[in-house]
Amino acid sequence: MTEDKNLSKTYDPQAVESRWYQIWEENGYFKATMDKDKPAFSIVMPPPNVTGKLHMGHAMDSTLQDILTRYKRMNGFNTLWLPGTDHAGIATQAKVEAKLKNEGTSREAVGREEFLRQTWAWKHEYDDFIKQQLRKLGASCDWSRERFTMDEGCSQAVREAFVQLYEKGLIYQGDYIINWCPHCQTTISDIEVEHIEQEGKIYYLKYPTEDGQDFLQVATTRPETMLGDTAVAVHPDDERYRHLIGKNLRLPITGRIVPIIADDYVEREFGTGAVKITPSHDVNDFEMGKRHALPHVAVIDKQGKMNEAAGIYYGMDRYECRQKIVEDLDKMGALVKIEDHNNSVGHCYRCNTIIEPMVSRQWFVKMEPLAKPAMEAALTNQVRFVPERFTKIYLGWLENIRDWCISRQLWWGHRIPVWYCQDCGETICSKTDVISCSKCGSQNVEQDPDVLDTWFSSGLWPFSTMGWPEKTPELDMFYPTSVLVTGRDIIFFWVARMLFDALEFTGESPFKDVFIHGLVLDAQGRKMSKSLGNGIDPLKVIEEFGADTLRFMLITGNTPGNDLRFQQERLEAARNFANKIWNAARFALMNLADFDEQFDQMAYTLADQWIISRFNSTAQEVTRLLEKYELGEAARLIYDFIWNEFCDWYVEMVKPRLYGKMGESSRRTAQKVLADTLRQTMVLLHPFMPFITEEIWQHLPHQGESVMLTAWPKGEKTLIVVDIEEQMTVIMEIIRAIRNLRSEMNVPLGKKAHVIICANQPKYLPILEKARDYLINLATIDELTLCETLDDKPQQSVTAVVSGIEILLPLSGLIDLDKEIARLEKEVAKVNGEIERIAKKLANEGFTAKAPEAVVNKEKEKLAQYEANKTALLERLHSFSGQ
RNA sequence: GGGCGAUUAGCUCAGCUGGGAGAGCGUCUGCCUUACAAGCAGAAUGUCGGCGGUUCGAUCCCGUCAUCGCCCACCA
Repeated sequence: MTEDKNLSKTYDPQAVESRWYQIWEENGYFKATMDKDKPAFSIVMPPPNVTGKLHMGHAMDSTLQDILTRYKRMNGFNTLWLPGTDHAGIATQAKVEAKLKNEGTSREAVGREEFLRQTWAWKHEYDDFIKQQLRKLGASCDWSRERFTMDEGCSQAVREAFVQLYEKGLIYQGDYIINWCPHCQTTISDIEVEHIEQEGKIYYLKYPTEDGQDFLQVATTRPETMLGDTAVAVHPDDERYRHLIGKNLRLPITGRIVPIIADDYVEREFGTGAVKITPSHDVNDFEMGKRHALPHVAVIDKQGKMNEAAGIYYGMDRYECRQKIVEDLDKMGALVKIEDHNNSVGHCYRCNTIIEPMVSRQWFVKMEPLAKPAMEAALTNQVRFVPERFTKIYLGWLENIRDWCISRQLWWGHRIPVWYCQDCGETICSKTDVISCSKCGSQNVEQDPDVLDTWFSSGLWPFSTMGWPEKTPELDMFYPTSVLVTGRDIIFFWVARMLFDALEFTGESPFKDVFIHGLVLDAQGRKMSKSLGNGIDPLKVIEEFGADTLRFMLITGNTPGNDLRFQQERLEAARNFANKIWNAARFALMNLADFDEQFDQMAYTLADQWIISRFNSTAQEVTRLLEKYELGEAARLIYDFIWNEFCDWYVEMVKPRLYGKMGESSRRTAQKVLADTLRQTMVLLHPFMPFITEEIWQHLPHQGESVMLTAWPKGEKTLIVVDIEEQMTVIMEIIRAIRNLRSEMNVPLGKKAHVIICANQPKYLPILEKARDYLINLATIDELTLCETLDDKPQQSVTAVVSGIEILLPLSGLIDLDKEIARLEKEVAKVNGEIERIAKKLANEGFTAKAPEAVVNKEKEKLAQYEANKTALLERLHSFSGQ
């Protein structure tokens, strides 16, 4: 922007945004310092996955963090917003594998080393992309401290954490039932399994007793697993089957003999009350197998195909096998019936493949000892969720948590720091690479081929990024962090894990507050997803509308923790707001060409005092809301202030003075208040819309280098003048009433208007005198008569009453008296209704006795006001009928 | 089977610790008024999901039901 009068009428974000970001970054404004004199404020960015570009959810998440960071920075904090990215094991590996497949090769073909090389290349590419996106958005993070979950320091932290847990016995290896994804070819943890309700079938099968004399019916949704059955369970108290407990059954097809066991777990009412038990392919059956020491027969392999133990079904896909086996059972008379049955089936959250539970040797984290302190931290307010309801969700999860399977059969990730001696069989867990066996000294040692669950490293993020396990100045200064800002969808995946890890390794909660936000939905209220193709690219929006607009849209009109619909109309509304600000600034600059910084002969007017007071009230309120994480409300208040108070009223009221119609000192004062208020408003708005505010601030008279380094206006109490705000409210109401009358009577602005205002209450007359010019200009009045009373009011006029003040708009020859009388009568009826309501309330002794005095007084004032309005209206009516 | 959220103007949503409800978009009327037509001025529109309860007073607190959405859960 320049003082060029020909500058664009509409705001063009492209012209300013990239320039300012570069200046901020180059000047090091985002950088945290080691300045101990300032209080510290820190946020670690939830690291986006290096799988691809940022989506709208990231844009929202980053915007919220940026607002908080900028706000705190302006409040004199030494702020650190630490950025970084996550290696995202399964997801990234899948991307690179897909790329290899495209190139006609595979990870197995290229080998582990080459695969990792290519994955690092992929990482660098997307990492850069993500960083560019964040810059476009205006994120004021400290790039000099950027981290990656697999960089050297973070990797060292992972090893340290693993070894510590291992040595405490909190990490163990064992054969347990795990969730296997046949597509991703790896285990996944319990929370990575998505249970989806499906329409399916339940099959009733007949298992004969060993002696062939009797039989038992079982009900199952997975008949193919009968090949791996090692028992059938019934409830111990079930009369129907009591005589069979302890006897054996002969499985159809395989003919294997399995026992009938009794277990409380069985629901008598469900199915037939008899459950086939497949410890190798069902979580519950696995548990039951443990209780009854049942043998395991695995029949499905890692590809999701039937294995050799499945006999004639060997090599068939598990679902193909299901069809075939049902046919075969039917043929031999073992199939009783098939019913429709809905049940929820576990799917891989990454690739949506149906999970195959299977028994496998894996690494686990023992959760109970870790979960307890994590729950305690929330219960004792060491960590606080905003909104609070998420505390319960968090606690509920930890309460029922099971041990965490952390080994993944992937290549991309932190390799498990465990080596096996090929000679003596020793298992060696170490922070550093092992080259020889600690027991037998053999150099024939091999590292565990698996990598860790991505979330294992994410859990360390708040402190691994600050140099843990070393005792660094960063940890000292910025840890624990001030607040974590993240989506409600990763409370379990990430927030909970950071908490229990931090408590275990650093002894304290990693953040004081957890500010949870919702998801960004599409215009129809659906989750944005790749499969639906309804995602919207933040970069495209920024290109079209600008980052400020996107940011504003993402944080207004919604409430912490709730989802937000992404709508074009709301985007346009935000853009219009940016444009409004732009034009207000244009107006100001057009009138500040000869601005005199030194001028001090202030001649403040009612309007000046009013806008200063309103600015301070707004700033105070905005500050209060930001402290409570009510960012949307805060932004709305600024919006209202700028549009409805500053632009619609103050700018209009100040125009004649700026044009020099009221004398030089009035003009100079107007310039000063206009410039100050607008500049201060830019400061207040800056955390929300950093670019446009910087651009305008720089062009206004200012001191300092950048708006982002300017002290936050908390809203000085001394400058809030309640009386002035009330006085102006009356003036504004009068102006509205006159505009209303003109509009109703079809008196266009071009037409001359004479207005008579009778302030029956003497206290108003001086105020009206002070506001004379505003009335004339804003209500477009040619001749204004101000009086206390008037003896001969012109008959030919229309009337409005505001705060007991009578407003007459004489329109000789244009008034239909009957119509006017009807209109006034309607007004009286309305006022009467109000009077009646309030009078009734005040007559209620319960109300006057129990309600707070202030509330009662307010009602009394309201009543008096309405009474005054009524009196004026009636008087006016009488003057007509008296004719 | 539990838990959470939502239900407010035609649409999308605000409404802070209870004192007769607001915004944006849309609609209607009049304006290209020298910052802005992405604008200005004016207007209309709501039994605040239903039913009970607490209270002087309930959109707000409690109970209950209904509809929608989300999360969690080992009924084969």
